[in-house]
Amino acid sequence: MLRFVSHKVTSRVYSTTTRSHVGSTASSWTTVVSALARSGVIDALHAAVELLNDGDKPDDASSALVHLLRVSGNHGYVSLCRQLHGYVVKHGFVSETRLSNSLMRFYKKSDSLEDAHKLFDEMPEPDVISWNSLVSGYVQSGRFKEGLCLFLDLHRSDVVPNEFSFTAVLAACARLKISWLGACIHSKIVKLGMEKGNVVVGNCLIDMYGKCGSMDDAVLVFRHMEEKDTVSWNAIVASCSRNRKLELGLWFFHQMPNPDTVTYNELIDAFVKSEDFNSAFQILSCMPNPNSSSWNTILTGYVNSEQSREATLFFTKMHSYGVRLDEYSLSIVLAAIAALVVVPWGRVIHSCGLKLGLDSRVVVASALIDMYSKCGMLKQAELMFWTMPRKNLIAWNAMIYGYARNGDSTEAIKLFSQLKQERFLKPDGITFLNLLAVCSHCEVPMELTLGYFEMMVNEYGIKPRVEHCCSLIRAMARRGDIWQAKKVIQEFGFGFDGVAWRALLGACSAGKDLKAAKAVAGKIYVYIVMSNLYAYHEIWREVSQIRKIMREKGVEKEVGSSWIQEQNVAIQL
DNA sequence: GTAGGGTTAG
Repeated sequence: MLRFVSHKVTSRVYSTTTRSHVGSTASSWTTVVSALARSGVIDALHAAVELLNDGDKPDDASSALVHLLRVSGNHGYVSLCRQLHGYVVKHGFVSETRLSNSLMRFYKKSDSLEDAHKLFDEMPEPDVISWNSLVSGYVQSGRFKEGLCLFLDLHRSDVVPNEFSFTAVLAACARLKISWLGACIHSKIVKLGMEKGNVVVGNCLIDMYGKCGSMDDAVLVFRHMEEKDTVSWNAIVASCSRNRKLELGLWFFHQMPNPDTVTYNELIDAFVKSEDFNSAFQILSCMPNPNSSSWNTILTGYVNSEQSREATLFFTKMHSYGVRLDEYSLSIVLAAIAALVVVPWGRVIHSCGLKLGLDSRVVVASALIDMYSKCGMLKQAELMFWTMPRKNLIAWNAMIYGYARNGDSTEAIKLFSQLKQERFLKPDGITFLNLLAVCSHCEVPMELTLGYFEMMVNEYGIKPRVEHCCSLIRAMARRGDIWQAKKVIQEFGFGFDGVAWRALLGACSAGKDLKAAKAVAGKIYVYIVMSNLYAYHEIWREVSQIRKIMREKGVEKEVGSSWIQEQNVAIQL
């Protein structure tokens, strides 16, 4: 027995007038389906549920059910959709690929990717659309590695990939900056002759190359495209500006036929990143349709350049100009407030979030956790965390960070163990950074600290970044193991990274170990700082000169490893 | 009227 309850009062009123109309003619599926396609959706759904309950099977069952699922899904009738799934199973329609695909669409849209995947696994014959749907589901929810792995599975299956298959996976390569795989996929696309005919594929390629730092390849793809749309232009402008070629980006921008809000927002972002706020303002005031993002980009710029006070002032300005505040506006300004440690302002934004109905959004809730814990209000942070309806990794990380920041290693470690029990979440590099940070600041046994580091590398396949090593170095140096810490730097190939040496030097000075500090500083520090400075100014000749001196003096040894090997580890193929 | 899958800003 299917039950359909439409909670909307307005639709009830509406249905009293039109129900009889549909009801009198809705004895057939044809009428219901055409009503679903046009208007009077609620009544059509009622009529359809009645028909199904009467045992009236539609002639073309899968078509009718696909329609039903699409409409009830779009209108947020989650319960009805789940019941329809039950109906599909009960009446043996699961082998209908189109029907299962549309069920997958519903689960994806209602953030139940796991259910979509389960359905996919149960399909006897998933087609290319089923595969694409799942791959894009993972990519769209930020689970890029899983998306990539699934794409590789598709490649090994009998199903032939099409244009749609490549777009989502290129987006994943872009976000993970795996240009070698992106380039492989590019050559596959060329081989299949899909490069020229499809604008979206071209757009994805431009974006992928741009995000992977290969601006020249992005330009090449752009120039060879037969047809270009606004997204193509936006992608090439962004590729240039992201790769420190703002001039070229602006040149493309001036050639562009119809710049839109995204284009202008890209430019604002580029100016803000080069801390040219005046140019950013100029664009904001001259652009045709500024939206929340346009303002948020400048707000983010202030926070990222550590101008938190300016950020809060700018936020006030947004408010007074009547800019629609969205979840990002709130989370960014909360970051600024957290840096300034002004609890009353944080509370104001919290109530602002409640009023706008944005407080349970993951970005806002995590920002609130972060703000409260940075202000030392751990109890408030905990309350936020445990009352969140859906907790993603960002929220967990924020809470672990909260404990870490307040020096509560016991709670941080306890929460980390709880995170490990979560079925659909996996700790990432940030989680371990927070965990290692708490280990380096508190009296956590060295064996445990090292255990976490090894767990990160071996169990979760996360490549240690220099920040992880810094925490490890600090933890070792706290115990006076300067030379072991030095070994860590060399072992992980951070010998050329000033940050690692600075961490060690800092640890030496904190431990008042003058002898060790002198040894570290005198031998290496100057070289590193100079090398980084030259690299920053792109004076590569000097960089290599310094590195040569370092090698000759036996100060450091360059660690060589295959780039492809590294990337393979990075995506856990 | 042919349903189910794709790209860009934070």
